Amino acid sequence: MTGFYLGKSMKQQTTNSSSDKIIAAATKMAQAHGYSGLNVRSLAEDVGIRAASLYHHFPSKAELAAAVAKRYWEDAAALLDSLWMETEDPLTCLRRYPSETFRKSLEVGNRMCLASFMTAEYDDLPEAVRKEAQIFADVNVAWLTKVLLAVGGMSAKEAKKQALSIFAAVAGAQLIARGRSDLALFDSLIDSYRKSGLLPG
Amino acid sequence: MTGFYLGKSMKQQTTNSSSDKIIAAATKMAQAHGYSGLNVRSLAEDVGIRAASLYHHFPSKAELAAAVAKRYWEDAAALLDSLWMETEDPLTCLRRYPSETFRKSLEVGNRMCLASFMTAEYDDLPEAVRKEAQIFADVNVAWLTKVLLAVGGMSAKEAKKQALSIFAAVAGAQLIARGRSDLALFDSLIDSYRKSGLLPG
DNA sequence: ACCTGAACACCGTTCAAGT
DNA sequence: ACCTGAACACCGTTCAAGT
Repeated sequence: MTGFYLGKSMKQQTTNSSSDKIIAAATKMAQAHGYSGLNVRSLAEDVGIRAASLYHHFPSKAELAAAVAKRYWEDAAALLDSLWMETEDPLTCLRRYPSETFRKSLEVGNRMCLASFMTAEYDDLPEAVRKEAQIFADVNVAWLTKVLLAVGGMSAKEAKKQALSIFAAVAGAQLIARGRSDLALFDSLIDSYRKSGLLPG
Repeated sequence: MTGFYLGKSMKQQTTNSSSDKIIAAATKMAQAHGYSGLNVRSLAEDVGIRAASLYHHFPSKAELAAAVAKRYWEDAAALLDSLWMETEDPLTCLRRYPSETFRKSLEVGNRMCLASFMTAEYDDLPEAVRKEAQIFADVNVAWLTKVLLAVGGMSAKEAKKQALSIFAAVAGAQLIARGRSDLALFDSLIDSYRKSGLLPG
């Protein structure tokens, strides 16, 4: 996801500290290069300070990445909530889900969902980062479950299972489309999911 | 994928050089940590030589990783071919596809498909590595297309499109299941794909 | 409170020197 | 042909010293 990575979380929109600037720059970098590719020295250069100065704002790369991942799911949750609020129709929500979230990061520099990248890096992730990345998946699945239940015709258990399969399939579509730098391929994959019935609408 | 990462490619089964041992160890490492996490020093330790000695077998980390990715898709192609050969029924092939390939790597140390991990690392991949990782996707999609056409009832274009969506969805299922170290979740996701009609059978 | 240069142990890579 | 220690520029991180 992206499209919301630039802004701070809804909860903190009154401040604009240098921590916010660091988080914004680090998010961009991590979406393109992952946690292991998040380079402290070049991140510092982006923000206009020395590498050592970063450690005044965050005690370690791990803590910085955890803050980045936390901000990321907070912003995703806010975006999904506002999508739910402005559209009463659950089918419209489901139709817009892939394009409003995963497609957006491909549009901006062929970037990936931060959480997907970090999931791949699972074995090398500090525990705090792993936890926040996991919450991103939970937020998406919970939202999809809620919307699917609003469509009706299935049990809570069935809705959760389908929500998971939608989330996994859309994440996979983003990964494959990124591998070919091909936005049209992403659209084609989502279209296939829809025609097969995996995605309602 | 995995389950075939230990063996050499069909084409070279007569030799067992130290290059083969390096490739086998590097494949394991790259499936867990990616290209950027492929550590030359600890790889050398695995094989029982010094880091500098690796450069006698491969001119660079990039060339080594390209050889690893090449061997990887060669082995995948061999496995898929033998699956196709031993089973005349295309629906059986499709039913076994997720478990014979992507599930196998999760079974062995919660590892990922090497090509999926490398696709995430797209921006940091040397051109030679990127090319080989891409071929892995092509091999899978070509095989799935062939099998779907054997099932019948669709055009070549439709088959290719569905093949891509199956590949993307299964890769996504592996990613999400790895993020929770949960094999049962992988099975549940594949089951969902089947019930929705994305996967025939 | 925030920044910094210098230093640490690490990384990929090179190379001259060994067998 | 294959291996190696030492060195290079890089990495994350620390720390004493600055304002």
